[in-house]
Amino acid sequence: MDSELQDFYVHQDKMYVATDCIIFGFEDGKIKLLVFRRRVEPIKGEWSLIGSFVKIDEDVQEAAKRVLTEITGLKNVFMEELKTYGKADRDPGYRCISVGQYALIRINDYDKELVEKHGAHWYDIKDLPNLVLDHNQMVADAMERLKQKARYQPIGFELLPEKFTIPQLQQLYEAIYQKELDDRNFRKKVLSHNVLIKLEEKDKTTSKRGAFLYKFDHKTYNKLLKSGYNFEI
Amino acid sequence: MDSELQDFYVHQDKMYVATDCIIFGFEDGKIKLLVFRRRVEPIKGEWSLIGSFVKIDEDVQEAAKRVLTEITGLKNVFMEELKTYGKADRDPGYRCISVGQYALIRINDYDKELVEKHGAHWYDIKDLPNLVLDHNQMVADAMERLKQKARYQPIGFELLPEKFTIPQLQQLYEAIYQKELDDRNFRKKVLSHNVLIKLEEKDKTTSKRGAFLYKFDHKTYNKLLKSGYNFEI
DNA sequence: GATAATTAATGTATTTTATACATTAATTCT
DNA sequence: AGAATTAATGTATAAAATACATTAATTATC
Repeated sequence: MDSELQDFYVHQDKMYVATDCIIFGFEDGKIKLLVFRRRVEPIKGEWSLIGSFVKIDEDVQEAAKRVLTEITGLKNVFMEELKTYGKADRDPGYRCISVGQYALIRINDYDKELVEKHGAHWYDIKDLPNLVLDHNQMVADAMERLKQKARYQPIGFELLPEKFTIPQLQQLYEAIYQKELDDRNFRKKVLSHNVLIKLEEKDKTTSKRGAFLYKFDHKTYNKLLKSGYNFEI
Repeated sequence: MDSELQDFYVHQDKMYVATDCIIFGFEDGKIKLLVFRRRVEPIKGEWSLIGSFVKIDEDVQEAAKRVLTEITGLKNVFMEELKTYGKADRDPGYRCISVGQYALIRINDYDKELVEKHGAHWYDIKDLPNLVLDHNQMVADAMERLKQKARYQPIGFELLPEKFTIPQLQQLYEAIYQKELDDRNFRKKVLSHNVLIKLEEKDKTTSKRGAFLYKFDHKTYNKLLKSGYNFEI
């Protein structure tokens, strides 16, 4: 019996705490999810979210950050707790609760080598494979959260490059809401918040004319927040 | 050394999972919180949220329900996960993460004897004592959640009796938002959703004229939900 | 039994925001 | 030079939010 299979039988009476990361990206107008081949028995080798047990002297949040950095090489990524998955029978191997945390990353920022080394793959959110345990549920919950949260907080920008065009931003929101938006009204609404800085440069990768690039203005946004303003897209 | 103090030293290397309940009520126009005298060492006897370790074969959610029922005698109470408190040093006694769950109860429904037996007390949310560990933070987080959530989902009704008047409902929302609302506009908005059933009866406890009682119409609300409608107050 | 006092209920005008929709602008490719 | 393509702008209409004043029903008091 190998040591992992041994664990499988030994630890039925011990409580474990794990964390799993629901890692979202945005590419080609589509929301994508980073998935991995599961590294431990049982069901080793199946598609899975990336996760880890929380160490005895480690904050749960730290554990999630650790995992994310190990895999992507990125630090300072937007990450937020989703919810805790605490069904007694959710994992056939251990009594293990898992704190789901979703992350939003700029898809081209991460260290591709690191990711490939871990047998990772970016799946279109609309075309996911079966994931182990309750991981498909976690993804569904995270997607729902993203949908709700993106409307009232400017977290969508975490999925775009630092510099982006209005049509790109619109594409992103269309992907999140799964709904087409009117381009004239979208632009009007987005710009009305005065939290975008228009740059001199244009992006010409998607059109002959080119579209002006913008940056999100964190400074102004934070100021506005303090004076009781409400972001909404 | 008594057995609880012994536990205190023995279990430093074991991971525990607990759940704590943030129990809200509404009375006299005020949001109130149900707090207890802590039952275990260390800091036994201090004001605390009510909680419990999650048993090895018990769902986390079940554990929270169990606690709530033990204390209040109530079942089928609105309860929702808030977030997980997972700092490694949050509890000096154990390595223990706690899943915070907030509950909304009709303050007169619960079994008063049960509550008194447990040394409980309803505190005005604006006038809380110091609670053990990170429990004040849990309450602050739960209050913030309630504030956010009540706006877009009709959870406020969970804090009112089955039958309530519009002025009562307004008082509740004023307490949640911590802000005065215009009575004419409030009434208009609330009734515009068509999810309140006007009864024949009046409540005369607060005025000579009396105010008509209403019930929340769950059936209609659920129908509307399915057809993509958005509740907002 | 008229009047004062008190809270409930209703209505309207104004401002703001959301929606629906068509044209012009800049650039590259042929 | 003109066709093709995506970006950018504007306007009219509908809907929703806000601000604000009066009337209605009832009980308590003189």
